[in-house]
Amino acid sequence: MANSITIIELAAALGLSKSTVSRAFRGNNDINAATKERILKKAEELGFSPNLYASNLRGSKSSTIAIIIPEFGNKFFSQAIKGIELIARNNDFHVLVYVTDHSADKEAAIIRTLVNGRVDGVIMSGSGEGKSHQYLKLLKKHNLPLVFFDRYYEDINTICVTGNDFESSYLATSHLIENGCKKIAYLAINKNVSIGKIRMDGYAKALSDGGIKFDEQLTLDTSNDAEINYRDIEQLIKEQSPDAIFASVERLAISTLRVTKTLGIHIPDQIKLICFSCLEIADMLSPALSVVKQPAYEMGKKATEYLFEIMRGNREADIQEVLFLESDLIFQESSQKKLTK
Amino acid sequence: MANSITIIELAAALGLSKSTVSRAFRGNNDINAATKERILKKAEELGFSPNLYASNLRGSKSSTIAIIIPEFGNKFFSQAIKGIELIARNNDFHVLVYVTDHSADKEAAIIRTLVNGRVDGVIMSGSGEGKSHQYLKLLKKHNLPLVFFDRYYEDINTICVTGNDFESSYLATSHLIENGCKKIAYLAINKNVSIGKIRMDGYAKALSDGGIKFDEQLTLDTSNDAEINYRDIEQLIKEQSPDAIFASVERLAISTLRVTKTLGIHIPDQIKLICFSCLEIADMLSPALSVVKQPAYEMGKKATEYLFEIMRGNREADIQEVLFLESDLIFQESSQKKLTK
DNA sequence: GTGAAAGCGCTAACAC
DNA sequence: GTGTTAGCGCTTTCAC
Repeated sequence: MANSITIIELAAALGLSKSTVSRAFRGNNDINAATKERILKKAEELGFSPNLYASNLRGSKSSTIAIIIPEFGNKFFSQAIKGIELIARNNDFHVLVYVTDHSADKEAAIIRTLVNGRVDGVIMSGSGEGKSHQYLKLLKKHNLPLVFFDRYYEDINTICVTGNDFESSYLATSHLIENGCKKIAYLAINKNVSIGKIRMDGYAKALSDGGIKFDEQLTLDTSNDAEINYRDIEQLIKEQSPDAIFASVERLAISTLRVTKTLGIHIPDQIKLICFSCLEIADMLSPALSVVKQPAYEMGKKATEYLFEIMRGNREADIQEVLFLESDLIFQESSQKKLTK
Repeated sequence: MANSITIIELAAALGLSKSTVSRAFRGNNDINAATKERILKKAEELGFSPNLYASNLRGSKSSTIAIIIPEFGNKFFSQAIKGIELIARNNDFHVLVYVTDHSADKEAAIIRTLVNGRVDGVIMSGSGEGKSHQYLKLLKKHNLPLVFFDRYYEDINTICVTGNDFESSYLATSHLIENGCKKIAYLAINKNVSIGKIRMDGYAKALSDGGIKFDEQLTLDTSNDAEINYRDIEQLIKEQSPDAIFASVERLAISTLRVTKTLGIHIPDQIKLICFSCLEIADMLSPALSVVKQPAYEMGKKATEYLFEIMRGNREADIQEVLFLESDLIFQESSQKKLTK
């Protein structure tokens, strides 16, 4: 580590006691302004700053939170982190970032490194949905508050900030139906877990309300891997000939665009497409992509604000509470009948 | 912080001394295997893990590095962070993330919070190019190694991993010339600083070699703000009528696309366009966008590997050394003459 | 192989 | 307003 000088050396250089020097670095005003000035000046000169670990050991606080996310792949997570970092910085907190690559095991391993005082709270988008989450008990055991955003675990009692996905999916699917689609495929990374499931529920409800029978064959449960999902989507299109595709995550829509391009299938004439995405340039794609756009930045900010409320004792932890932020539905070329007949 | 139990309580619960318990958590094998087993089991049961701040205070190490970047806006930085996080995790290090919003003052403030032992090293893409960087002396004073990626400061002696921007710019500009362009505009956020400058130098050299006179009027120095750069680009196009635009950062190319769309200017027929960008779906834009694609992920990994080498004492710090990673030039529709005449 | 004890650098009573 | 002192929880000699 740094070859820093200690508070004792600084005190000696000034002919003061270390407590006086210490006071110069705390907020309290139980110190002569001139002395403080003198101390800070000398500190600057000698390159002294109070050792963080000694301070934290005394004070039992870290002023640090952790973000744990499954991946860094898309705009959604980078926007969310941006929001989290902003709120943290406004509160003079530091932000540790961890990526699990969608592995619940890695998530558990990361959690274990956090409960030794490293952080005062955790913001997470879950990677191991559908699995056991015993390891999260560890956080509770250490009184560390947890706030979920986007992807949460239903068996964990805490706050979650997410999108109004059921409604958005319902509306997106209804929109496809209104545009004449009858065989609407649903693509998910994992349709048994929170976002995959809720989004499918909205889709299913819209079908039902639109008088269309839900067909398991038209739903695809694929992987995060681009090659695999490309193959899966290609197969689905060839075998089922859907007239529309609703992708629950951006990556699957991109793969769909690539597949249709290769197969020479025209969007939206032959297949209409809509997806969840935070892409800023959806309107500049060819075709312009219809999207359900989640407020990722807002979501990150809101989740972090809640975390701070809990850490300050102004809000109950341990209560299962889901806050829904509204997504924007942006209908563009990819999902609509040609306006010019 | 966490209401954890201490090593003393754990020792008491086991009828052992705290030194023995401590040993169970260190790597050394100066402890009976059975005792160790018993201790770890009890620790698990009671939810004990050694207090990080006490350990670090004794050991003078943080196992943490910091990333400081100007923004989170584009794929480049999220890819780079992904690479950094990966290497850090492989080395059992933690990663703190800081965003400066392109403010050198914020950068300085962040640096000041890092020199108290919080981190063992820093990876940074500079925000305050062209300004004074005295505050970075602080890192040196505390023996904290620094590695730059992408945007570096020429007055600071340390390693930097960046793209071969001069060559890429030269080639991109030459490509425009080969496609018949004579009035090629250059767009930058700040043309007086490392990336803005080097990329412009490559552009200027290509013009010169192509027998085209460099025209200051055709270079634009605009802002990070989308609205402002939209206006600036619109003005440039209207006043100068360039037949090609070379954007040194992705955002300016996106704005250019929006401006030309609004003005009804066809790309590539009326204006050809190429830019630096890490967009994965550049080929799906309309028109498919020609790009200089930097190896962002690789850059993050490489920079972090260097940082670890320095931290381990296997590499000299304090040496101005720039490692260039090769970018891909991907020429697509936006920059080329129609192949079908 | 285990225990006793010193001390990492700092903060916060408590005295003066 | 400043100094003295105890101790945060842990690691690591040094004995035994």
